[in-house]
Amino acid sequence: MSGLSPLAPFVRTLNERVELGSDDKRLILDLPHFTRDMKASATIVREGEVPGPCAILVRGFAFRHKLARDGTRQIVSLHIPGDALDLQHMFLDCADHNVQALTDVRVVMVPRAALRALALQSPTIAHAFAVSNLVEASIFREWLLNIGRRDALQRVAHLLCELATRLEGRDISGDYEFELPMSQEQLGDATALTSVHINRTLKRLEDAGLIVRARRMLRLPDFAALKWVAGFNPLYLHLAQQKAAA
Amino acid sequence: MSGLSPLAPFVRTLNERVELGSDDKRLILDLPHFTRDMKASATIVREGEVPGPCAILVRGFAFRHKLARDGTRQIVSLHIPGDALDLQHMFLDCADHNVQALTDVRVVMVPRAALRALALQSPTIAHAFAVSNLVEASIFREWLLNIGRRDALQRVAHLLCELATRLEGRDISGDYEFELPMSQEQLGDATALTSVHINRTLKRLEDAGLIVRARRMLRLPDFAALKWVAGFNPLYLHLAQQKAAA
DNA sequence: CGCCTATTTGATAGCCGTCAACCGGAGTGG
DNA sequence: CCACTCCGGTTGACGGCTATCAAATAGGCG
Repeated sequence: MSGLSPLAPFVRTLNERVELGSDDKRLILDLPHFTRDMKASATIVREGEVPGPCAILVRGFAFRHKLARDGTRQIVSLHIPGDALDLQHMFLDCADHNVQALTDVRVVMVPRAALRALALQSPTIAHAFAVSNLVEASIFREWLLNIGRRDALQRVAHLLCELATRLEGRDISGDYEFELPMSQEQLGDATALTSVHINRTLKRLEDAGLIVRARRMLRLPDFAALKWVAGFNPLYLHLAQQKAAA
Repeated sequence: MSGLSPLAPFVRTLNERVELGSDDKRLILDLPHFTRDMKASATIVREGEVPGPCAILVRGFAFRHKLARDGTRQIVSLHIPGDALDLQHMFLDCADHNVQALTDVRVVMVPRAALRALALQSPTIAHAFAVSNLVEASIFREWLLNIGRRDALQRVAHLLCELATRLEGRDISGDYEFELPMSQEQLGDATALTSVHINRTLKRLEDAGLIVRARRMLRLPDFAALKWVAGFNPLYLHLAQQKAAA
């Protein structure tokens, strides 16, 4: 209900992990907010700043990143519509990283105070916020494993598997075709590789029949095989009734 | 007050980031719990398991890790006395990684239900729990930067800086001398390097006068220089009155 | 004292980075 | 409508950081 509120994607995402009652959904949809459209590469949160209102992504893609002293960049997470972009900062007084738009985006800004009040008012919503943050932490851990312990082919394959899985039931049709919203340079920043090596690695994946590229559109003709190559186990996304996979 | 409860280190750690009133401290100290001693390398949380009571580390060191398909291991965080070992899992139904004792440890086990009830009862404590999880997520992000964008020398130096900073005012004396509780193999698992290369890197740091080793004891004769080499900025630990450092 | 694990050191190999050139599509302005 | 420009993608040659393999040493514990 109320797919009209710009906050609907947020409710939808929260509801993927924690079942929300219709009253809780209503409380979220009725949060005070304003909408804001931004161009690709616009900065949404800047490191060192005191966080303002909490941004929620409703259209387009965004990413978090940190900069090393030598200016190189490490992307630490990707975000899709429905993701809260700084629930991470709801309780911290100083941003420790940057959040930037990957594509043109629409975000909804909600005052931090309203979110905190809501968490106090509804234990279920507080629970959903906590779970949201914990799942994001889990994704960070998986990325650490990805960058620390997998070679270039596995790393890139894993990133694609994660994106495809998270987009499932959204922009993705049944045969796993979707727009990869990143340049090869950005893929490199996310996987700790150079854009040159990303290029060679994508080619290897394509030659192996694991991906099909056409411009920025990507199709995964054999998702199971890609998952196998990547060593991808979706448990860490905590999406639903998932049990131990040994 | 009540440095006698085994939960005192937990209160102390929480209080580093969120000022707790004496009533809140009392509520935590009075949580139902039992103490458990474990040997080095004992498993405290196992991937795939449904989390039981929440473990809090009160003595010794512990670490989180994930395993890649080929059996290699990535350590994703280190823990010191006072750290909660699965606040991470308080709201998730399936552990997505392992937690293991690094040294002989003493942990205090608290029922999840009691912790969740406490969070509902006291907004300040709920806030402290949230901050604790957010800081851990921030550390994950910094580790991603560390492993993804820094070379071996910087990586190891950064890990040492983090440990020294987190231990400050605990087991560390004024001149930054402390026991490094990890084997070189474990250092390698934490920095995505091999134990052989850790060895060479520690030697380089020693030759440069940045560390002094004697058995597992480590001294940092010039912490400022080590921080500079590491590109270490403690902002991400959110320890106290920290502001933007540009 | 002897075993076992951790540390140390050397030689060699490989994955990926760096540098550089070329290509190709999209947007722009004439 | 076409030339120009620019950014991103593509490809090749070369180099370096770190892994791998192997062996020797040292330290801890029975």
